[in-house]
Amino acid sequence: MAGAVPRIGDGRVVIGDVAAAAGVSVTTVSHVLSGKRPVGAPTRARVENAIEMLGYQPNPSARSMRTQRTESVAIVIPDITNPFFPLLAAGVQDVLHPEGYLISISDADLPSRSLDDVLRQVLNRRPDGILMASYGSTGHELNRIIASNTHLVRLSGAPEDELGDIVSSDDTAGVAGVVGHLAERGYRRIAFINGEQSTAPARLRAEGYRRGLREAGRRFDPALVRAESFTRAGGVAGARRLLELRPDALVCGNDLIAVGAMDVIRGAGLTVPHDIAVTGYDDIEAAALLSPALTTVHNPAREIGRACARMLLDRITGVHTGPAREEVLSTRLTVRDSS
Amino acid sequence: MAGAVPRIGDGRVVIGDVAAAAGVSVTTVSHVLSGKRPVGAPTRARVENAIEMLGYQPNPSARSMRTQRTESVAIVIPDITNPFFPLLAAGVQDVLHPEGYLISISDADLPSRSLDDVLRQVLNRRPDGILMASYGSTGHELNRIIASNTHLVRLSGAPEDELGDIVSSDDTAGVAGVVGHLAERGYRRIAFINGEQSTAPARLRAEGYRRGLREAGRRFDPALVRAESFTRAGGVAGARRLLELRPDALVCGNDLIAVGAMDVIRGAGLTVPHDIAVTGYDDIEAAALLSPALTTVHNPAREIGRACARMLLDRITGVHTGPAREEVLSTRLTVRDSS
DNA sequence: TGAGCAACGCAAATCGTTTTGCGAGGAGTA
DNA sequence: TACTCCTCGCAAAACGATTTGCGTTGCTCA
Repeated sequence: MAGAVPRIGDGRVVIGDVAAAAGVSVTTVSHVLSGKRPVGAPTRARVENAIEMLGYQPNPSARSMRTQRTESVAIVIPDITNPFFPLLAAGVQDVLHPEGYLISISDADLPSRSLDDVLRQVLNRRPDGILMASYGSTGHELNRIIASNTHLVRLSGAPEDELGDIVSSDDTAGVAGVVGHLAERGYRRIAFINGEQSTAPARLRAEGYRRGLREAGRRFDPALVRAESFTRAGGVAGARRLLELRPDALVCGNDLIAVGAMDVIRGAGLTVPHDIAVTGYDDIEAAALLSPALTTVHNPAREIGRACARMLLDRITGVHTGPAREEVLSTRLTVRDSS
Repeated sequence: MAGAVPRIGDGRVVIGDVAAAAGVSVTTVSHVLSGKRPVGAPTRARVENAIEMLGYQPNPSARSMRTQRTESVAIVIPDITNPFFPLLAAGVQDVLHPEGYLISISDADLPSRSLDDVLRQVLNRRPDGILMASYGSTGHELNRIIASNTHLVRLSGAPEDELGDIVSSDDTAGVAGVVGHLAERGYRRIAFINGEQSTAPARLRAEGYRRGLREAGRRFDPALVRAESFTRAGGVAGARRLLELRPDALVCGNDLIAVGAMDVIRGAGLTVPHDIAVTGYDDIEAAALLSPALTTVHNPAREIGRACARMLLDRITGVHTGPAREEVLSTRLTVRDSS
């Protein structure tokens, strides 16, 4: 059936062409498409036939002009190079592509543009929803989001302010668990390299570090904590400083940091986990490939992406209209060889 | 200056509001924005002031309705989970975000949707350009692209057909180089695990494998070649079969395949590179983290992304209108511990 | 046979821009 | 003074859909 696809002119078929081909008015074609009003079976058949023949597809710009909806969502992430985020994006696609949504991804890490600039650019396209996984925001532009009719889901924030729904994994429990595990194995000086402390996950994970120590009956020493960035370079920087303090375990805010830390440890002639244990967070695919394989907290990135997408969809379609919701996915400690 | 951002009503400011605030007509506002006609300095100042005050941003749907351009490009990739592609996307962003383009990413690997479905969905949004990194296509839908006024850049295809510009790394030379390297080190039975043979990179790399053998004066044995898929699972499948043939080196079509192959080799109680050498292609970040670190061909993903974006931009803006161009980036053999 | 009622289709307004033909006013020149 | 140019701004027509108020038509039922 799909064999012959006649083209008209330069390939642009508009609703009027379909109407003409089917011998009806454009209204009728639109009604067939939307189902907003009943259309007689024979007529409907003629219209559908014409649509098929001409290969007609409604122009999204024209459509969203009337409807005020773009059927698109934007994902704002800090660093597309961090394997956690592509997986997150894949989860979003799982849910939203079948629904016909366009998904755009904006990397906010570009040093040339501020998060506000990125947000302005994103908002300008009037997406129906935004998934903000880039957290450092101070608000200003965030307020524009709620002022517009764009729905917002944040990854791992505080539900305090009325800034949309939240999906998070239980960061605090995750890191507390890893600290407990290290304490159990007898590590005494457990240090912590965190990511950007302005971000929600960093705050929650720092909280988890303290909680883990407390629960293990250990003293919290601020000198053993460093806030860098959620990158390999951040891990390098953090480990350089902390190694001087002779810790015997290094809890890292994410796997990338752990990789960087291991670079430094190896460079210093030490071995993991004999001289010093290292743990990560996220469980990116590379974690299992490292040598030694990384003990880390498994963060279900793709599931999180799906959850975010579903929440967004609920808002966009009006299935849920009430107050902000929060969904917390659970993490799982994955013990490998580095601890 | 940016402190006060007055909101009107529900936050939707249209060009007419700006015109009213500045005491001019909408035409004048448009001319200030586009610069298509001269506008007097004092008037222009009033308009710009009003735009700033109201926080006006032109509605992209309305705009593209007239201009027939969406200022967006789509990236179609086989698998966002393969770290090569996020890096590619980052390169595209490097070039296109500053220009104000919206970048959407569509993962074509979803088993639920055919490439044709994905392309239809992508084309429906009328992007100004498409970067196709998903190659298996048999044409049908590809032809729709050229029928529309959407520009196409393909990653690593054959320039034969008039299907847009091409950017590729020198796959053939890359693999030939790695084969030569192995031969030089004295490996005798060099096998090859490839990805989907319907794709352009797979064909080029297979060609490189043969050329490498030829240049080293070795015999080509079809039994030592397997075409699987460009994934870790593909590597597992390929290695399972090939190991029975007792090769002493395994050239893999990409790094993911190499990872899968090493899984199998380890499982068989063999060690790399002592019992068998393994090489990859792409040089994803994990390649250096593997144990043993992977000998691979460095593929400049981000650079490739930038090159694609520039080619697309040249077409979109009309800087280049001639026949299809091809840009080949060079690869570099990166010898580590696995060979 | 005529009133009443569905069922269905049409015309026209609308969404927010860009673009173009035209005219008003002022400056420069003969 | 009259003529020609500029410079600059306005009004109105697209772009391609959705939506709504009304008119037809044909049927049922009394």
